[in-house]
Amino acid sequence: MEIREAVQRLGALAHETRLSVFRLLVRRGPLGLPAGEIAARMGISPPNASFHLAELARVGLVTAKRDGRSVIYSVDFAASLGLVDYLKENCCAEEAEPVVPLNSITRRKK
Amino acid sequence: MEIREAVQRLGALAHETRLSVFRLLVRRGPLGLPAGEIAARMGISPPNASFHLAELARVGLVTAKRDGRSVIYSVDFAASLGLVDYLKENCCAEEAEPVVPLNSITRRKK
DNA sequence: TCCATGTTTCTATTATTCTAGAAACGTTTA
DNA sequence: TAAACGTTTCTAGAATAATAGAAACATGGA
Repeated sequence: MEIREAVQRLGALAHETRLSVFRLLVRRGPLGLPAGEIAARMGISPPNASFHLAELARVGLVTAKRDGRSVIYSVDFAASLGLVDYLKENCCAEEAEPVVPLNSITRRKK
Repeated sequence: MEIREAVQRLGALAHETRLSVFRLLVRRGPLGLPAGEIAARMGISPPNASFHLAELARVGLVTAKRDGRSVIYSVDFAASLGLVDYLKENCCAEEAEPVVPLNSITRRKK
C-alpha cells in the first residue's frame, strides 16, 4: 500500500463516529447494513451518516450496493487487512534496518 | 485501548508528514533522532517538524527526551503495537459475533 | 402516475488543522 | 556572561473538515 492511501484510510478511521460505524460493519460482516439503520444505531441524522459513509467508501474501506430503496454498506475486508498490514510492517518493526548516515544531512562539526 | 485513544492515534498518523516521520523513527529504533535532524531529513522547517512531533508525542506514539541542546524523539513501540492490535481486533475480525436485533431500532412494517 | 420511503446532495456555518515566519527559550561553549 | 545552536512557542492566515437542515433524487407500491 502506498503512503497516500494509508494516510487517507487512517484519516477515515480517525473520527469517532466513522470508527464506530466501521466497527459496527465489521461485526456485521459480509451482510452489511442499510444506511438508514446505521444512522439509527449511531444516533445520527441520515445526512450525517451518509456523509461519513461516503468518506469510508471513498477511501475504499467499505463498499455500497443498492438493494431496492436501501443502500447496503459493508466492510471491504481485504482493504482493511491491507491497512493493518501496512501499519504492522511500517510502524512496529523495531528491529528493521538502521537509519544510516546521520551526518550526511546535518553536518555538525564533529 | 479505548476508542478515543485509537481515534487520536489514528489521526496523528493520518498526515503524510507525520506518518513519514513516524516511519523514520520506527526504522531508527530505540536510539531515536534529534528534532533538527528529523526536520532536515524530511525537508521541512524546524517549527513545522516540532509541530508534528508534538502531535505524535501528545497522543503517545513517540516520546521526547532532552540531550544537551537536542531533543531526541523515539517511537513508543508498546503504544504503536497497541494501536495495531486495536485495529486487528476491531476492524478485521470478520467472523465475530453478529449484530443482533435488526428490527428493534428501525421498526419496519414486516 | 402519485405517494411514501430511503438516501444523498446542497448550502451555509462553525470549528479545526496546517503552514510560515518571527520571536522566545534552554543549553553549551568561549 | 555573551554568543551560538537547537528547539519550541506564538501569531496570523489559509485550507480543510464537520454539522445541521432543506432540498433533491431514486425506488417501490398503490
